[in-house]
Amino acid sequence: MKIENGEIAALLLRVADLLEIQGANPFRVRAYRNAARTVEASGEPIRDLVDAGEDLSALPAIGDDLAKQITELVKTGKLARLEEIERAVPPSLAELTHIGGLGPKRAQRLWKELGIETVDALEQAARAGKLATLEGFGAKTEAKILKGIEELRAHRARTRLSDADTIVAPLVQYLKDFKGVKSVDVAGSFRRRRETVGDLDLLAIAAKPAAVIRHFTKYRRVKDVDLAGDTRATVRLDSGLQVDLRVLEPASYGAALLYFTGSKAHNVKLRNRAIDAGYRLSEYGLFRVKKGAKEPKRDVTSGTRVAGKTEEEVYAKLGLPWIPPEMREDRGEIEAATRNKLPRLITVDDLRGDLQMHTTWSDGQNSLDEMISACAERGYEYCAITDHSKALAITGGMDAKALARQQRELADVVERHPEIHVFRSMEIDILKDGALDLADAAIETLDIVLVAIHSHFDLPAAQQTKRILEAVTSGKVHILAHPTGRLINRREPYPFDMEAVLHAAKEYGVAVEINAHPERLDLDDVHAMRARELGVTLVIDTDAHSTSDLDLIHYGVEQARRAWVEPKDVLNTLPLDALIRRLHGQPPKAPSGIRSKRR
DNA sequence: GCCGTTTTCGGCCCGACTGTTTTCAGTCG
Repeated sequence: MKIENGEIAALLLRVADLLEIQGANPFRVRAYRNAARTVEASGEPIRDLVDAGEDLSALPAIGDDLAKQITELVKTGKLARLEEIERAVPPSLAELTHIGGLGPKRAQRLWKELGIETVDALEQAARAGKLATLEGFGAKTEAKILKGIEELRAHRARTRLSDADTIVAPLVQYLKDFKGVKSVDVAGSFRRRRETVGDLDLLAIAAKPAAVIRHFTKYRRVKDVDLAGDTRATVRLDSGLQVDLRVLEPASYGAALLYFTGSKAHNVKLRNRAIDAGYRLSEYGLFRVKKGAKEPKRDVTSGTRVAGKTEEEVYAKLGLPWIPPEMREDRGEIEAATRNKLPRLITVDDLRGDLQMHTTWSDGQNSLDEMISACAERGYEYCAITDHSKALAITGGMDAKALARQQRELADVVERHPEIHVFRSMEIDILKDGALDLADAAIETLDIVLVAIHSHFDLPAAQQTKRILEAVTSGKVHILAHPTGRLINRREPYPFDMEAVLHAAKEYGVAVEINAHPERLDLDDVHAMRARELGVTLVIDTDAHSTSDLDLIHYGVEQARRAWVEPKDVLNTLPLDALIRRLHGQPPKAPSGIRSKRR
């Protein structure tokens, strides 16, 4: 059984949920959640580490006990600890805590006092008015639980980052237009540029917080107001997206921005660092605390505030350089910052060209001339035209004859565009058996060979891996495009051995794509980070199907930044002549070799 | 259950808001 990191993490989280309902030591519960995070964030399959006999307790948040448990899980597919707990607590109780407003304590009481074990049973009891008979439960709680069940059933997916971008812009403007509002920022996973966001965290500076909160709850797209206090409110928009707003003072704005940007794991580590240095860190600032002073109820701004106006100030007081939001996931960035070894993250300006785009020769909306002009307008030194091959008939994919015709037109078009170098390329399908969907003779007319899978997503993992490796090691290929085939919130990645493919890409000098399209973002941040660790060259491109799609490039760059990618890791940061030399020298193991014919 | 240039034991992040409490627990982020 080949267990994936995601499955291991899910089981650890399940143990945590059930332990919590049992009323276990909260720090023990946290330990399981922390370990789950480590597993989830590992680009390398944990099963490979186990197979290699490596010591898992070397990983952060995993000690001797969890190392043993995870090893057992990988080897046997079973987790004795979980089975033990599931004998004591009905497993279905874990789902109850996923209902908004219902946590482990009350789930336990519902079970023990009313015998409720499932969401269905809970709904029945709530409708029958039985919940309100419980000490501490009232009519409002009952109504809130019913609403929470409804939302759980609606099973709302996380919102794609690009969708969040379009929702955020008018809302931020609405708040900024309100009298007395000095600034509005979006924090949270949105600011960290995660591929999806669960909710939006807005921060504002304003003279009269309560008035801003009221204004916020009256935004035309607000469907429900979950809570609204003097400085904070939570609403749900008609799109289903939850939005939190906090209104703050300038003196604590940086601390709040830091705090609400997260991630939670990054914050916890920073707070511990603050404590070690004799401070208290909260969203109100960094405060010097007197030794031993631990009054039970204190003013949140008591003590001496030593930083808080800006993020830079807070990091500096903690002995750290400012850390870019995309890196704040507790994947070693605080340690790197401590040693002053933060990477110089790639930016959009580092890219000198876009190496995947489509035209009317297959399924693109714009002509060769329009796409090339648009690339030139964006200041690129080069671009590559990568229309589909014939196997993808629905896109009007080209065979060798069509490719030849396209190249004749392209020769004319490039004459008119001396300001940009155009690579002859093609997005060639990897067929079911791993062969490429274009004859070798035609492949040899290409400057860049880009390959991808668009069919037979449901092959067994071993066969899918073999298929991809066949292409990657063929000696004909420069770029492996959207390697997993996933579409965010729509299609899961097809199963295959990513680790094997990345090793092969490294060996054969094949660049692996971070597809910038906000629906793909493929590779994702975790795999891109793994690729970078292995020394695999990445390429960031848009897969544009229209000229306006070229502007989506920043999504790819943002994911790359989350993977700590530097300019040197990316093929299309190379100047034109260096890129051409590189293409000539590649693939290193080419049996017959493909040669770039143009300079 | 993890972790350790003060510790192998004793710590483990901080605050807002709600509901049903007459002083606070539970939940959330």
